[in-house]
Amino acid sequence: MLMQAKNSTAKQKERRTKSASFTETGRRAQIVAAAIDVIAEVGYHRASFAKIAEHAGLSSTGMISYHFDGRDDLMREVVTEVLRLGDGYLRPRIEAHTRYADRLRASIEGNLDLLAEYPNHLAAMVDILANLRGGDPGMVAFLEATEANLTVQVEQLRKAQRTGEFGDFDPWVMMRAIRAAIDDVVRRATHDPDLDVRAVGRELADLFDRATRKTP
Amino acid sequence: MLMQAKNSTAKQKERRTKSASFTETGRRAQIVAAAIDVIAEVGYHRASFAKIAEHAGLSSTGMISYHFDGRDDLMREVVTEVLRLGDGYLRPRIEAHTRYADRLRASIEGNLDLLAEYPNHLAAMVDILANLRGGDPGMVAFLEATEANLTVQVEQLRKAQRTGEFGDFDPWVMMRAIRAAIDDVVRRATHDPDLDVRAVGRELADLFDRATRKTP
Amino acid sequence: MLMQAKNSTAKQKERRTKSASFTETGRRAQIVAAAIDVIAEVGYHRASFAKIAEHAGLSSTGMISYHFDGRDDLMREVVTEVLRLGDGYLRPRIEAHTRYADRLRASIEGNLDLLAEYPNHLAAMVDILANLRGGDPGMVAFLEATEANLTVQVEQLRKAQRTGEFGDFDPWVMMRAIRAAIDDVVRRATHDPDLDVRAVGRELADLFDRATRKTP
Amino acid sequence: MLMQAKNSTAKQKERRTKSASFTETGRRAQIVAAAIDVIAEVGYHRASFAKIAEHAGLSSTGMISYHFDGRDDLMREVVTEVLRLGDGYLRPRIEAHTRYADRLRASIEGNLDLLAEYPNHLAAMVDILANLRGGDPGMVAFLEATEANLTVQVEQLRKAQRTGEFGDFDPWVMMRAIRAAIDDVVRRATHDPDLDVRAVGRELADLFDRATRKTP
DNA sequence: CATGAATGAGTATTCATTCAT
DNA sequence: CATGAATGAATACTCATTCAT
Repeated sequence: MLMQAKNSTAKQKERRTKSASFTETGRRAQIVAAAIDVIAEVGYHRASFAKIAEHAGLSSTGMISYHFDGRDDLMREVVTEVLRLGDGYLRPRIEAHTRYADRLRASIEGNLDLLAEYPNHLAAMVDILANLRGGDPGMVAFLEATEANLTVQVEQLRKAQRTGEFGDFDPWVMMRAIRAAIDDVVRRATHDPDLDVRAVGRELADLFDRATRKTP
Repeated sequence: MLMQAKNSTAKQKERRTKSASFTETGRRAQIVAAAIDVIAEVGYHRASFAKIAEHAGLSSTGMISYHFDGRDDLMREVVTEVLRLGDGYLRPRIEAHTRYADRLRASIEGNLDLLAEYPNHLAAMVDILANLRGGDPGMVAFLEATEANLTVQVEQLRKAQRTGEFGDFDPWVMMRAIRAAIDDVVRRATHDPDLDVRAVGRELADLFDRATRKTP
Repeated sequence: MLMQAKNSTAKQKERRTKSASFTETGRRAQIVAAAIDVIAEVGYHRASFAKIAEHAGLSSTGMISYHFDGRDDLMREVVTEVLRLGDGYLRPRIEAHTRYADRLRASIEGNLDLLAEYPNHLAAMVDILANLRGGDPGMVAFLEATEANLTVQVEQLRKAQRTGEFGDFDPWVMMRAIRAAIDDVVRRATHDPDLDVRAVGRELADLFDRATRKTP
Repeated sequence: MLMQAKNSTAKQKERRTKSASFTETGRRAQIVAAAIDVIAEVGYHRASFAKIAEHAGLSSTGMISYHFDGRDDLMREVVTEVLRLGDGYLRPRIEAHTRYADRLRASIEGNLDLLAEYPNHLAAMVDILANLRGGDPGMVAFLEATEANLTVQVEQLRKAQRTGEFGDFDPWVMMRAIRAAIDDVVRRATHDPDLDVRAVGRELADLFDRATRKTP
């Protein structure tokens, strides 16, 4: 998912109507957590306020509408929360390495380790982002922010190519292939609890190591 | 999407309530075509009968219910139609080659050539299959059929490994990575008409060529 | 149901748009027969043209609309058909007796014998008549005709009272109680195939024999 | 309808999704009341949520869905309400007598007195129960509960036979005949406001008194 | 903050009927 | 006669949102 997280979500915060604090208030966080579980279980579109409220132990959906400025706002918060979680998890693991090949491996394996520990979080985010359409402008801006995040990682690949550590390939295509492969595992893990995601992570890391290496 | 199409769609045919002919009758085909366009545009869940009927020039959603045994039946037909299209398009291009590396390249590039020619078709199918949950048993069976299709392609990879043409890797992980990369392009192409999918196809073919090659 | 059938259905015939013959044409009779079965199985309101057409081996509901002037017309025909059947079955059995008590017993037991032989016919008629509301004027007239039929039987009771064979009671209340008891068995027989309707018939005949007898 | 009401409705309560209070909340009770009127007027199957909502002064059918867990739940509540009403009305009147013949008379006349006071209530219940088919399991269980209620009354007849107060007859057939006669009056009263139901009640009580008496 | 009732648009589906072929 | 497509109204139900309490 992420090679290196950035503070690219800052812009979204401004759209929030209530609660500008960095750490979520109790109720908001509780609702976000419930939303993550419900989305992971039934999918983005079937995750109604009614189901989320029930999962959160709330007796009315009105509470969600009170705390969030609509469904999009809640979904944005879910993604933000997962990005925050992922950033904290991945950044130190990636920055522990200097060579780009090692950083790439740390990124891929780290994502799948994260999946093993928080399966619902990643599943929810992937499902939300996959189902976004250019309806609400706030969500479009959000999608662009996610895209910007990817740009940073592409730049890492480009640097590795310039240093000669990586071979010749289109870094954008490579980056999206990596991301797509990881997200695919996220999706499958939701329905198949027996999937050994860490093993798949190592295998994918090997795969993309060969694909990025300079060919002699 | 497909390395080698199979007759795995035969079982679905029997579940159709009306129209046993192989080639669709006029109205059914028209509705399926409209559904493909609408799904590609607004996504699986937002593709209501109302929108599809309007796109097809029908005066009422009842017409769709008349021709199809519910939403699932229509969606099944959409996927079946796309699989039929893809099979006819890809099979000769793949079978024109004997070496596995060439077949793999033909498969990847062929899928993206197909995408270039029928962007909505692949987008619709990918969106449908991505949003399936274990609700209707008929759709689950369908998903299993798609899975079986993948198994065939995995077997191809395994054969190539046995002949020594391909290196050592987990063929399932490799196959899903390939599929995920292709599907990701399908998704992006829907929203970004400027994307040069054929070029991405060549780039992905190169990428997975390196990833599958026997390392010296 | 019937103590003595009359030609009180003549008026209805005139409302029929097509086919004035006494014995139904093939197609009409076939549809009526199918309607009887379907109504007996799923009930008056759930007996849609689609189900009736399917049961009749017809490929389209349009055929029913062609042969009948709407749903009410079909239902009227169903009742007429059952009344015709019942009349032929009961009249000789009743007229074989001269004493009113014997005629009453023959009527009650005859109705339930008829039920044993044609369970669907009586079930369909009872369900139709029970669900009639004063919407269509043609059906109201029909209901009045059925009421007139009952009047004839009430008159029989009155005669028996005048001759001193029967005791003192309100003949209308008695007649409706008899009819209600019989119809109740008809309804139960539909769902409970193990019900011994002939035995119930004898029991009911005894019951109403006691209820009508002159008390000493 | 009822010779002796029982607490057989307790099981149904648990199936209610909302409102666990014994006395209905305002809106629920209002909707139930509207449903009773509409069902009495147009019949069970034609009593759509739209008509009920309009009768209740609600702006949308969604309000009904909000308060009741589907059509079956509403119908169950209607029957429960009528049973509650009937129980309170009949029980003291029946228990005021000790001899079985008097209890039977009180039951029959009480039912028709109740009908005179609440014509719509009984009409609605009779129509609902008559149109039930084995669709929803919750309704089937309900029907069985009603059946159990009848069993209690049959047992009363049996006791009266053992004491020698009543003659020899099949108590089940007798009980169903009584019920059928009462329900028939309920049905007729809906369409014929001039019917003197109390007078019919006395007449029916006489009728079944003769039918149950020990013949000398 | 929290509740729960209310709203109104939106969902797929079924239905009897009509009509061109 | 018969077909099968088409229509348009009607069905119960879900949803996110609002608002008075």
